[in-house]
Amino acid sequence: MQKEHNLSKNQKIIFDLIDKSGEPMKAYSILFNVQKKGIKAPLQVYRALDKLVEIGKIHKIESRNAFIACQNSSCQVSKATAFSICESCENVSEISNSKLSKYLSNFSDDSGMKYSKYNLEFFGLCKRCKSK
Amino acid sequence: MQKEHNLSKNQKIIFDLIDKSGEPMKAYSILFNVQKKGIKAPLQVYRALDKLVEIGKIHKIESRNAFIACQNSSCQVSKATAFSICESCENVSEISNSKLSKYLSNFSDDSGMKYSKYNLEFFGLCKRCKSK
DNA sequence: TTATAAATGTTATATTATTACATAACGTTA
DNA sequence: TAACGTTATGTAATAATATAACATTTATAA
Repeated sequence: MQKEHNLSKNQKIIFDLIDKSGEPMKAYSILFNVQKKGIKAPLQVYRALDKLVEIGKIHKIESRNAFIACQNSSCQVSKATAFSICESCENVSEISNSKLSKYLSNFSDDSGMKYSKYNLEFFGLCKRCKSK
Repeated sequence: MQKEHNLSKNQKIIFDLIDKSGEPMKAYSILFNVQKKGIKAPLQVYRALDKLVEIGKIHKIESRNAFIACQNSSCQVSKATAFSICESCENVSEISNSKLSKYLSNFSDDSGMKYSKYNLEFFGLCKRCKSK
C-alpha cells in the first residue's frame, strides 16, 4: 500500500517539471525553469528536491548530480535504486528488475553491517549509441 | 596481470595522502593537506584525482564527493566498484565479494544495453554505530 | 633529436549546495 | 477556535565542489 503524499506548492511545481521532462534534470536548470512560477532561489529548489527524494517521487543520479522522476510506480521510498546510464548520450533509465533488487536487498557480507539502502549505477552505451 | 603505472609527482603526493588516510577524502581537504608540498590550486588536485581514478588507484564515492584508495590489490581499473557506507559515522569500505561482482558484471536486462561498468553504494549502520 | 603526448602551473570562473534567519501555512487537539 | 507544534516558504549571503582557458615544462617513443 502506497502512502499518499500531498505535495506542497513548490514540491508540486518541481515534481511536475521533472516528471514531464522524462530525463535527469540538474538543480539549477530546474531553478531556471521554475522562475516564472515564482521560485527564485536555489534553496527553494533544493528543499523541494530533498523532500521529493525522501518520499521516493524522484531519485538523485549521484554520478551526474541530477534528479529524475521515479519510473517505478510501486517505489514508495528511495531505498533500492538502480539505473542504467549511457556514457555517450547521457540517457538514464531506472532499472526495475525484481531479481536484481531481491539479490541486492538481501545482500550481506561478513562486515556485520546491516544494509538498509543501496544505489546502483550501471554505465555503458545504449542501443542507439552503440550502433553508431 | 597488473599494469605498472608510474605516477607523476603530483599524482604520487596525492595518492600517498589518500592511501595513508585510509578513509574517503574530499578534494579541498586534499588540497589543504598538500599545500606544503607545493600543490596550490584545485585544478592540480582534480587532475591528479582524475588520473588516479582512471587507472584504478582510487575510487570516487559518488554520494559523498570523496575519494578513497583502492583497497583491493587486484583492482586494475574502476570498472566494478561496491562500497558500504555507514550513515552514522560515515565510515566507508570497499566490498570485494566475487559473487557480487560476478553477478553484477554479468547483469543484463532487456534494454539492449551493454554494461561495461558499475558502481554500487550500500548504506546502513556499521557494527559500532548499530550497538550504540 | 624531434615531435608528440602527458603533466604542470596559474588565474579566473562556473556549478552545486548549505547556513542563517524571518515568516507563513497547515494539522492537531484541547 | 485558539493555541501549539510541525512543515513549508522567502530571502540574502556564502560555502563547497569542479572546470575552462591558456602558457609552459617534462616524459616517451619514433
